[in-house]
Amino acid sequence: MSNIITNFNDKTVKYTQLLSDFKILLKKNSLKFTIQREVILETLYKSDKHLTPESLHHLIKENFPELKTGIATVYRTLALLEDSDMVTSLSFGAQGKKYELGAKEHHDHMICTTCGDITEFVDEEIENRQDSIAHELGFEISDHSMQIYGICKNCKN
Amino acid sequence: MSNIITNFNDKTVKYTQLLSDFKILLKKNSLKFTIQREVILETLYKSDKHLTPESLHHLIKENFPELKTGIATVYRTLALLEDSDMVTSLSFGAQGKKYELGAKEHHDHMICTTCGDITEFVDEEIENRQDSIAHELGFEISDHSMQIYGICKNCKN
DNA sequence: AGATATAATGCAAAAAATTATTATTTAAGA
DNA sequence: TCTTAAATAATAATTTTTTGCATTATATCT
Ligand SMILES: [Mn+2]
Ligand SMILES: [Mn+2]
Ligand SMILES: [Zn+2]
Ligand SMILES: [Zn+2]
Repeated sequence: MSNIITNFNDKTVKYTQLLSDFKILLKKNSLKFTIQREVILETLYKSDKHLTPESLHHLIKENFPELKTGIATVYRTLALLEDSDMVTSLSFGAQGKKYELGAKEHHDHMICTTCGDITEFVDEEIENRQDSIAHELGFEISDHSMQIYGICKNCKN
Repeated sequence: MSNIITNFNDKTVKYTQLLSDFKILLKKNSLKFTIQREVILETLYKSDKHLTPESLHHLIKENFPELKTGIATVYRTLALLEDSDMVTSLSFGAQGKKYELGAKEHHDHMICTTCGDITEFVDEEIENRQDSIAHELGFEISDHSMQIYGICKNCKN
């Protein structure tokens, strides 16, 4: 019997919901809803991957060529989304920061150093233990990030 | 009763031991032992902090001004040390990659988002659970990294 | 110790990544 | 539709990291 939950691919949040949250957030801060911002959110959602600002920008240029989105806008929007906790950034291995929509449930990452494949998972036992540790050290947790590196099932063969 | 171990400040490995390991490693790979490499290792050891290539370079220029160590050498040596598993890199928050000597025992990090203070810890329960998870998913662990973010005891007051 | 081979270094240039500037466009609200 | 304030693209400027190369230093061999 296991506590592990994997498969976060089936999206737990509908895009329309996400979009509406985004709009509310923008309004609350007197910010404007733009096509660029929508496209960035949508691309993050559809791709369902861990993207660098660069790779996200590429995807957008590919899928929305008529909209000449600048890289600076991607950076600015990612920063905005991260500040508002709609996306999370993490960095594994050599490459730089990667972003993913934080709309799915919290999860940690298991990364294959051979093929680069990423398995997302959550384990209740670890989550609980983290809380206990923080409590014992008088620390008030806001967040955490955990990555396990190694060789995946496939690559072992 | 707690499983948590903190205080990794009392160095578990003597510098002379570390240095000798380094020399053996270099010889094994037909690489040369240089003053720059020694100074980089020594500075990492003495500082006992999480340093960016930039801050490490600054420390070295301060403490060994006669040796005009170039930043490129710092980058190259950090890469070498990381490849050989003598240092570990991790990246929290906004700033870039930070390096620390991996000679001390493995540990994870609890980072105060207010004052930036870092508490290092290890929890056996979590370590074990990570192994179980990997096993269940057919994954062969080589390493892991875990950071807990929040507000520390001091900053709560 | 001196000669030889080869790796490492510093410096400068190049490349990559990120941030700031600004004129122009666009969204939101009246 | 008109007004105004924010966002954008484009570009420049910074910052960070990597690379090329001429010179220096290290290890090994006589
Ligand atoms: Mn993920
Ligand atoms: Mn540490
Ligand atoms: Zn794999
Ligand atoms: Zn603090």
